[in-house]
Amino acid sequence: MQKRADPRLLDAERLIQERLGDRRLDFDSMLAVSNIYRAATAVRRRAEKGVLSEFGLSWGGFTTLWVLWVWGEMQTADLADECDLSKGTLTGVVKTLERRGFVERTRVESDRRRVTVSLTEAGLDTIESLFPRFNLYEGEMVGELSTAEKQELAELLRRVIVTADAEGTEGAEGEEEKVERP
Amino acid sequence: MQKRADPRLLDAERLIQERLGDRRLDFDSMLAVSNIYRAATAVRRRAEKGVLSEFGLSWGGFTTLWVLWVWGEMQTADLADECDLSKGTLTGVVKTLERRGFVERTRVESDRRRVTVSLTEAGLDTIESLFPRFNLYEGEMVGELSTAEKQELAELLRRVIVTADAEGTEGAEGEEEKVERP
DNA sequence: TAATATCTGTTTGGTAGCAAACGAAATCGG
DNA sequence: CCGATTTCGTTTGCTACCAAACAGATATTA
Repeated sequence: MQKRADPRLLDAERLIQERLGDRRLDFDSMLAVSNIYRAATAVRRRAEKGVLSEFGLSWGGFTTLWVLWVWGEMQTADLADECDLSKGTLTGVVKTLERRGFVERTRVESDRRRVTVSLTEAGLDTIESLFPRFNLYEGEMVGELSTAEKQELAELLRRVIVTADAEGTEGAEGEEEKVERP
Repeated sequence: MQKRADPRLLDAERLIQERLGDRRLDFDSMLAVSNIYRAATAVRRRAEKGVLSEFGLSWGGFTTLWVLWVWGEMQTADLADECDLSKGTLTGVVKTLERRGFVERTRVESDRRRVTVSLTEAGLDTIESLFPRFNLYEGEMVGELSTAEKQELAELLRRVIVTADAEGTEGAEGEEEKVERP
């Protein structure tokens, strides 16, 4: 149903094709990928300007709080993993959350290299009153989609995530399990 | 077809529901939104570590180069708009691209507040050899999807983008054209 | 034309994000 | 035990990103 009906896109497609000369252009893939990125930016921006700003939280800060709420006290490395952040970035995010009084760090006695992060009372109160509102906001963001479409969208994206997260640079079969390459 | 088959997700859903008590959880929306974000992160990371790193470009830098290539010399404000960046951010991105020798700034004589940005020879060479490779990479990212699925994904995301970009905080009809609110 | 308002890009101050270097702590090999 | 290696989290240096304050140029209007 009227895919590519936007004349702006047709314009762009024609212009790109001109620039490319006779090289092939995979327009469908281009549009899919760029829309993933634009949607993420729009959704994040809207969240940070709306719900999250009232609590002084960024997207990453919220995610971290949420993970701690759902899974409980965690070690830094696991937390970084669960939040999909590098450990260096996580140190910064936790530092900010700590300054705001939402979380606290505890050095592990049995292995003093390790540090665990947990919610403070204030952090718990915050996420408990914030999450329901955040979930409502999520509902608004995909409010134009039916339930089936939401599930379809999530599933299509899941397949993209799996591909993008795969280790290999060109991944022939795509089932290499973290093989080290010299 | 086996939606929510991931036991990890069922676990999470149960845990969240426990934390929420008897408040309602819109799991479908949550999953859709969080997958949008995770897919964007994965896709961006993969691009920056792969194709883009060879050219010393970030995602934003690439986008800017691409826009200039397709649409030609542009004024800063329009460029920021087209790249979906704030004007302040664009200043920084252009500064980096300038340092790398990809673009150049020109002050407009007829209105000396304005500045236009255009590709240098090196910038043109770069985007011309980079884009085909980037487009291949885009194809890989959505390589598990059929053409119809790519179009379906793009269309679903387009609807999310429209919703998230809408001005109003709760936007009754959602057709307000940038109305100023006091 | 002179005061004022508006528009343009830049700067500033803050957070986020990554990779790589780092230092402290634990573990392993002899 | 003791030196070497590995495993932690943090720090560092860089880029990106935003909002808000800013300064210079242009428009407006009295």
